[in-house]
Amino acid sequence: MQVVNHVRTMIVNGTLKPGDQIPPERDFARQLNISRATLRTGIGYLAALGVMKIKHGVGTFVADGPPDFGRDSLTFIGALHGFQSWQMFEARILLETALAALAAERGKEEHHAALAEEVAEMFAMVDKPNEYLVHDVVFHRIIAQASGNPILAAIMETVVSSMYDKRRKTVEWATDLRESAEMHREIYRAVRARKPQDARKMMERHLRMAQAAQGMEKPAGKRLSNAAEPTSVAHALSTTC
Amino acid sequence: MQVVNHVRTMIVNGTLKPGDQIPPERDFARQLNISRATLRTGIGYLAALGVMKIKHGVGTFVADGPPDFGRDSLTFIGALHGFQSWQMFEARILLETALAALAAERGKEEHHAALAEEVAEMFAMVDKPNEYLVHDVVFHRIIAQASGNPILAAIMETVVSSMYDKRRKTVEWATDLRESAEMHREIYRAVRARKPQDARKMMERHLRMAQAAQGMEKPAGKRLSNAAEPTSVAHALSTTC
DNA sequence: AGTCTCTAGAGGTCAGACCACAGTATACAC
DNA sequence: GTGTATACTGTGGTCTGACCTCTAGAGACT
Repeated sequence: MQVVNHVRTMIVNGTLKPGDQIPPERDFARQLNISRATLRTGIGYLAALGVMKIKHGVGTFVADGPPDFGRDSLTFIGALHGFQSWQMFEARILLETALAALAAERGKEEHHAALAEEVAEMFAMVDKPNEYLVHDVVFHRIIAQASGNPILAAIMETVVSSMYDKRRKTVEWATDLRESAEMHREIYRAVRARKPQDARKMMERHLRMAQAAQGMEKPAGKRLSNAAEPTSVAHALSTTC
Repeated sequence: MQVVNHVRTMIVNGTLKPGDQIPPERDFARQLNISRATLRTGIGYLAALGVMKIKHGVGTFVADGPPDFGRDSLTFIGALHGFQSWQMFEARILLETALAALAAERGKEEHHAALAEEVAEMFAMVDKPNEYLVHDVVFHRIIAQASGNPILAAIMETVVSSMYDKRRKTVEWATDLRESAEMHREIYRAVRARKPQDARKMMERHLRMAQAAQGMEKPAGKRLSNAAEPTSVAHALSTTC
């Protein structure tokens, strides 16, 4: 479509930067000599990709903040292809352990400071699960930034965000947020000490524990014993993400 | 939106499976009691996510084939955030080495057979660069399938597909497709022998060589010496993907 | 000073018409 | 009978212009 190419050009030119607002639909459509309906199709496409954020009654903006592949994309193709929870964790562990190792190699002082800040906040929020989770997410996001590879960071963002809803419920049950905070602290120390292998190992331990915690949240009796054989897409979905 | 939720439900129910055709826009809109324009917005959203494929004059279908995150998504957010070529390769190497190791652990006979087939084809096409590339891509796709983790496979598919255009040009210059074929053969043998560490190493060697080949495609003099300091988004784009 | 209401401007939806493309059926010429 | 040209059918693509809903700020009121 004409719209996406035009926007792509504006982005490459630097005419459009993250956070910028694009002209109102009516004006923009007139500029491009297309109808508003067509413009909206293109904008919708870009919004789906996560390139633009639409706010009803306010305007349309170029996405800022940590890049990702769109909030819904993984959820949807996961439903379509029957992605399983353990596969999700396998992917996350692979990505985040690599990210932690890279962060230990390449992280700068600003990242170290930000990580320390978040660890402190986590210890402070040890009995407020929901607020704890926020800092947990930010911690991992800073690690991703410190890795110096925004592509891997974007992929991680996508994977993690699709697990967020489930985590928000799980974290209520979690009893040992203190232990979780301790592990984050150890990851931080390994990154600060520039010990990639330690950072990788700590991150892996942390995530495997998180995985175990998540697996327990439902009563054991509810789970089918023959889970290896997905009887239907519906069942696959219930154990997805 | 109402549309995406309805389609999600149909996918979960099994009413819609990969490859299926959805009703014509006019009928579908009437079924959902919404206007055609609104329906199209939702369909466009799903198409952007890679969940549906629209064919003008033919119909709209649920995506089949190897899952990915949409053809344009990585390209776009790459342009927006100035992703660099070496970051692309770093991500690819991380993903594909892990995939190769997993394939060596979990691959089944059917995968081994398919890999052998592709290796044979590659040796046969050693002086037809474009056809060689096709089998190259398929080989890596089979490795991804054999890994048993469709999520990682989908991520790899997205990353690799965004590099495809550049590779098609690069492969013309490549003189040693025979060497490339040899490396694929060694990867195959490691996978078949169930030696994850060997598979990982072979894959890494292969990709680093590919990276080196791609880096040489442009005359050396053209490159700015001060590339570490991205002067503009436009410049960043020129070295992207 | 604080609260409330109104309003301008943004995106969201609608209806119905017409355009463009792909595949198939049909008619025609050879 | 075969092959080509043509018309038709059904699909997605675009247009117009009207109306609805939401958000945030300006202004009036208390």
